[in-house]
Amino acid sequence: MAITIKDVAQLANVAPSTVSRVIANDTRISEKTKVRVRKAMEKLGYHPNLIARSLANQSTRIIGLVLPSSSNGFYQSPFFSTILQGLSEGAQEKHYSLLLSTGKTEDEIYEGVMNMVQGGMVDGIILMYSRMNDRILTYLQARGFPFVVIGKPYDFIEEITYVDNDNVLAAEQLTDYLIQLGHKRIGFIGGNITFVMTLNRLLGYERALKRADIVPRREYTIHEDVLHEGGQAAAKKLLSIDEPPTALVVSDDRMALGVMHSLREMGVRTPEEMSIVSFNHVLFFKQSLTALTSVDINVFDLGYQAAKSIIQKLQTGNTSVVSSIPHHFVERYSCRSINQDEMAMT
Amino acid sequence: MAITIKDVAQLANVAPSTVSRVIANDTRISEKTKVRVRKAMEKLGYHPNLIARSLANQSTRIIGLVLPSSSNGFYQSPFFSTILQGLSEGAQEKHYSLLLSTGKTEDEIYEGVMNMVQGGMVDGIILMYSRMNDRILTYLQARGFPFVVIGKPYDFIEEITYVDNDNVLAAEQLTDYLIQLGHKRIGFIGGNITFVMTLNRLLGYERALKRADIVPRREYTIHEDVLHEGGQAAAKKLLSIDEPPTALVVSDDRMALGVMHSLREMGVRTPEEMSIVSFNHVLFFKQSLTALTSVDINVFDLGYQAAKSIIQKLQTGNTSVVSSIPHHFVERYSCRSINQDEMAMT
DNA sequence: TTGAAAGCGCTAACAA
DNA sequence: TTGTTAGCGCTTTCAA
Repeated sequence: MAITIKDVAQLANVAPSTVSRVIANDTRISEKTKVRVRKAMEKLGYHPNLIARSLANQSTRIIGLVLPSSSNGFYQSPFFSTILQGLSEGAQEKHYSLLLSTGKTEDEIYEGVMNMVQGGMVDGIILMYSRMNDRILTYLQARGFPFVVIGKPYDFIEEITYVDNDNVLAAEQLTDYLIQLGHKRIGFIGGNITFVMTLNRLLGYERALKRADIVPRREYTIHEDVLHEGGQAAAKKLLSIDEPPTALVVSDDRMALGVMHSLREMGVRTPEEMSIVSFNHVLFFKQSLTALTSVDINVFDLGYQAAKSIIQKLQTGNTSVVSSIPHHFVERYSCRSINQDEMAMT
Repeated sequence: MAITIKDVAQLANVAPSTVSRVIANDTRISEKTKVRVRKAMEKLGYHPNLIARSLANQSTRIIGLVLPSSSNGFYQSPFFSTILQGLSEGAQEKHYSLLLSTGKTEDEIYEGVMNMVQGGMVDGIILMYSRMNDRILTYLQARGFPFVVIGKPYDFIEEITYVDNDNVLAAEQLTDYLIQLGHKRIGFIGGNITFVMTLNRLLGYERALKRADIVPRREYTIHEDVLHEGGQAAAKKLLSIDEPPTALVVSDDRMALGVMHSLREMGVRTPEEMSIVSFNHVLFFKQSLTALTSVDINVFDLGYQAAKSIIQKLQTGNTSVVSSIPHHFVERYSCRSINQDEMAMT
């Protein structure tokens, strides 16, 4: 058996409660005793049992992380790992730990979250995605359990703490940029439409078109898995249309990579024959000639802030604090102006 | 306060211990009481408190995951997320949870692992990397704490349970393939040399050269961060050599992407002017024309098996069970034969 | 400034 | 087949 508080107490000739107070650095304990107790801890190599402490405190200092079901390709996305890195750093700074939800299907995940929450394993939850009509979110909210969403909630926006970029605005800016370059036939390639992120980017895209008096075409909007394969499939579909787009807004950089590969295979050059803008997560190197003109959404900060938010909520009992992570437009080499061509034709 | 075992006991008119036995589905409890107790649980919405259970059982059913410090680019790698997915599935199947280590620096991580282990938070540990002289591994081994390594251990190979591919053989096969195509000037681009994975691939590469009586050149071997940027830097270095390689073995697909980008920018075509082989993790789509000839190392299985191994170890107290994950060679379009050219020259 | 004792919610040995 | 009770290792109230 491991060393317990009792062993330390015995060696230091004090009561267990005194040892506990020394650990908590209670001001009422004399320096002299503290030193003696600390020496004893040192000598025995004592480490507090976190489980026992959690039971007594009714708090674990653990945050549960909920990922979407693995079927969406979200796992594979570098987006995911970077958020995780942010979460990890944010948690570490406040001495919190992270417990991962496991499970492939939605049911398994839901079950797992219930266990974490009702089993008292976690003090709070971070939902690493936001989608329409999510059972888990509904469950957490109904229980009044502390949680934070990464991404804008679909419902109850007023009541939920979340961390997000302004994806509508970002998509609008990217689309505007293409319009400025003279493009009129602009396609949109996004992930699963049940994700609010996809919805918002689509919305921004449509807004920009509307403002420029461009009628959105149904066949220019494609939703696929957020994967290389999804991007490839989307590109093929778009090019098989009678009058294919001359520019594309792609909602994920993994997909964008797939799009570019597909285009190359079909002999369509970028940017000469197809302009592409994307949301810069992490995949593309910024100094590369093949770099995409994109919006940098600071993925790391998304995770970092989410961790900070849930911890603040737990420690201060704060009501919804919404963090908006800024984005910025990064112009690179994946687009070209077609104004001249249009004029040449007239 | 949440519903406890006592509330259930009261409602069902039994002792708490009986409820506990019903939960464990103890055969000694009559069906009649079981039904009554289950009804009471149902009615109250009872969920066992996992912390209390862990304290009583001296076991948490949680596995600690140790990632390398974030500085190595490992986090960003799709390799990482795919392993995680495998771990998640393996754990889920046996109803285990996963606790992430946090921390940027090696010291922080070490500290965190000590807390997990000595704090009794985890029943076992999975090291998601293997490198030379790793403090954490040494610590775990010294304590006799159950752990499994993903990757071949540097020391104590006989005593440690690990899950790995045969990276030496895989690298050898890739290099052989290039040699068969007539290449003699073959470069190697790998990640940090303190990772055993890098070491082994380098070893395989050198073995193949030796067997073909090709003297390895020092300047043909480059180690950079396992990142897009690392690949770019490596490609630039190799091309600035007087007599640059005609083929490259790249140890990571993220790097390979960087290499290809750099080559394109420098006007070097693939495969016409440079053949490339790589280790296919997950990034490259297999059906693409730009797909790399590579070795598929089944990254998902690496994680899945690691989870299975540690759980088996915990449940059966098994001594080292080593799992070797098979790899297979996948020929694509990133290499060309230079035999003809050689002959034309004579 | 310190100690004694109860309690966090569960499991398991021992009794009945 | 079920109940009683002690105990997992810690925190915290109450008392001294």
